[in-house]
Amino acid sequence: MDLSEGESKNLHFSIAAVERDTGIGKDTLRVWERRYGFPQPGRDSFGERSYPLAQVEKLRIIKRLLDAGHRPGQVVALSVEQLQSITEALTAGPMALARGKDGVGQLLDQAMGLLRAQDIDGLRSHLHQTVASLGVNRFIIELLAPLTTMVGDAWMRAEIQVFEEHMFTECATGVLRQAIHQLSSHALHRQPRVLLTTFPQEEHAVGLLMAESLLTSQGCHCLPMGVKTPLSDIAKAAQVHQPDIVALSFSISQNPNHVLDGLAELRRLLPAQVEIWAGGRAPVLQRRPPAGITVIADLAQIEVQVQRWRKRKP
Amino acid sequence: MDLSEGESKNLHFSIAAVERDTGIGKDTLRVWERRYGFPQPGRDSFGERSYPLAQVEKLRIIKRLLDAGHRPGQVVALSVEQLQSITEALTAGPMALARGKDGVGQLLDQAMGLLRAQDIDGLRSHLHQTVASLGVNRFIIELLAPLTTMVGDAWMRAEIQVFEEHMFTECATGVLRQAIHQLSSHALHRQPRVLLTTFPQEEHAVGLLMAESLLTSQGCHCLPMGVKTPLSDIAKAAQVHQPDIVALSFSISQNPNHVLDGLAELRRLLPAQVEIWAGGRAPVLQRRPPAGITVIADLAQIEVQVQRWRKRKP
DNA sequence: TTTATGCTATTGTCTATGACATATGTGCTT
DNA sequence: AAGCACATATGTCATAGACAATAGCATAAA
Repeated sequence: MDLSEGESKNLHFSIAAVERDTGIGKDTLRVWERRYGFPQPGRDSFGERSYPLAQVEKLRIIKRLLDAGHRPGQVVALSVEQLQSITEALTAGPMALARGKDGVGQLLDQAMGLLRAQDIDGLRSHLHQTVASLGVNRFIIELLAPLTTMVGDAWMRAEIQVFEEHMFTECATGVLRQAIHQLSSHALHRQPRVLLTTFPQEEHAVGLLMAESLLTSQGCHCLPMGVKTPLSDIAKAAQVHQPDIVALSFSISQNPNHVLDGLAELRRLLPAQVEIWAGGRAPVLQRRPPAGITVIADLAQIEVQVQRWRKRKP
Repeated sequence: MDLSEGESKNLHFSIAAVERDTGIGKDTLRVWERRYGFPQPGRDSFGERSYPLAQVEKLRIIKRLLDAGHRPGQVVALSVEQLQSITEALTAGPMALARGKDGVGQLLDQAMGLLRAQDIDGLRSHLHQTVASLGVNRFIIELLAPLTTMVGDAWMRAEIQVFEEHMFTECATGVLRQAIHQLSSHALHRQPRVLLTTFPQEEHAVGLLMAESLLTSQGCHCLPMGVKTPLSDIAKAAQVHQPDIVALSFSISQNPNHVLDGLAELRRLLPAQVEIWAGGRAPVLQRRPPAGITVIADLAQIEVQVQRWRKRKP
C-alpha cells in the first residue's frame, strides 16, 4: 500500500518506506522515538509519521554503526557530525586496505572511475577484460568484491544514486553469469554438490553469484536457486537434490536475529550430514557464530573450506 | 524475539516466522485472525501466537490466490479443499492453449518433462541446445515464454514446489544472460538506445531479460537496470543516459492502478521524445492502454516496434 | 450494450501503550 | 583474570481502535 507518493514531493517518507529503506523495523522505529527521542518524524495530515529525508539518512548511518557492533543507546541520540566521524573511522581501515595494495588496486580505481563517469558500457568491458586476464578467483576476490563493498559504502553515504547502484549490480551480474557459464563443466558427479540460495528477506544476488563462481571454479557441482527461498523450501530442495552443502549469502543489512533464528531453524530442518555454509557481510556471523554452521568469513575461505571438505570425504 | 523453540517439536511457527515464510505481514495476520477467524494460532508458554504447520501451508495457498486477484474475504475462511478447487479452476484454460500447438510443442513438452523430473542440469542443457538450434528469437517466443507461463500456472496450482520454480527461474536466467552476452555487439551508437527496468513492486526479472535478449538481437543498444527501480530514479537515469526508449516489464500480479498511475507519472517525468514501452502479462495494459505509452502486447511485437521506430527516425 | 458515477463494504496499515524475554554491561567476589 | 549476580538496554509481541485506499456493485447517462 505504500506507493512512493509522498516521497517524490518534498522528500518525506512513511514508516513503511523507512523500514524498507533502512532495514529497521516499524516497532523499533517507534520505540526509538519513544525512548531516545530520535527519530522525530513530523505528522502528515492523517496523523501518521512522516520522516524527512535528513532523518532517514541519519538512520541509515546509525544502522551501519549498529551492524558494526555499536549499541543504539550510544549512537541513536548523537548528532550527524558525531556519527560521521565514527563512520569514517570505521571505513577508513578497509578502504585503505583495498586500495593500492598491489597491482590490482589500479584496476579497482579504474573501475571506480568508469562508474563515477557513468560509463556502464566501459565498465562492463573493463570487467570482462579483467576476468579474462586475472582469472575468476583473483577477479572476484581482489576486484569485484572490494568494488561491490565500495559501491555499497558509497550508497550508504548517499554518494551515488540508486540507479547507478542498479546499473552497477546489473553489470556485475552479467559478468559473473558469463564467468559461471564459461567455467561450468558437464562432468557428472562433481563434488561437493552445493545448493546455493538466500533467506527470504535477502534481495542481494551478487554475493551469491560470486560464491557460485568461486565454487564452480573449484570444481564443485552448484545447484543455484536464486534469492529469497523460504526455509521449508530450502529443506525440500535439499531432500530432492541431496546436496553435500547448503550455502547461504547474507548482506550487511540483514537483521541479526532473523539470521541466527533462520540458521538455527534450517540446521534443524536439514540432515546432520549436510553442512551449512553461511557467508557474506552480515556482521552477526562473525560476532556470534552459530553452532553447527560453517561461517565463511571472506570469499577466499571458500577455497579453503572446499579443500577441507574434500579431505574429510574419501 | 522469535525463539524458534516451539518450531522443532511439532512444527509450530512464531508470527515472525510466518511472516517470513508467507510474505503476509504481522499486522495482517493478527487482523485476519480478528476478522475472519483464520488463522487460529495456539499460544506458547509466553502467551505468544504459535502457528501449526498446517495453517502456514494454508496461508501460503491463500497468498497465491490473493496474488492472482482474489480478495481475502472470499478465501481466508474457506477450507483447504475449496481453496484448491478454486486454484485449479483458475489455471485450467491457459494450460490447454499453450500445449501441442506446433512442432516446437515437442521441445516444450520435453522441457516440462525435465522440470517435472527435477533434472535441472538436463533442463539447462536442453535450453542451451534449443537456443542454439532455433535462434534467440524463436527460442524465446515459442519455447521459453510459453514455458514460463506454464511454470507460473503450475505454481499457482501448487503442482510444483516453490524451490522448483526458483530453480527454473535461475536456469532460464542463466540461459538468457548467456544469449545476451553472445549477441551483444561492441559497436557504438547502436540505435535505438533502450533503458530497461521495472517498477518498484515488480520482482520478476525473466520477462525483462527476454525483452533485453530480443532487443539486443534486433541490434538495439540496451541499458539494463534490473528490477525495482523507483520512478524518480528511472527519470534520473534517463537524464544521464539519454535513451530513445524506456522499456518496462509487468508481471500478471501487478496492481492495475499502480501500473496506470506509475506509467502516467513516468510519462510526466520523461521528455516527450523518449518513448515508453510497456510489456508483460499485466492484463490492464491491454484493457486500458494508457495515453502516451506504447503497449507491447506480446514479445513478437518488439521486432515490429523496433522497425517502426527506425522508420520514423532518419 | 457500454461507459461513467457514486455509495458501501472491504482491507491493510497505522496509532498508542504496556509487557517481557533476551542480550549486554557492571561490579563484586574468588 | 575469571566466574557470577544483578541491573540496564533493547527488540519484539500483545491489544484494540481508527481510517484511508481499494474494490465491488448498483444506478444513471451515453
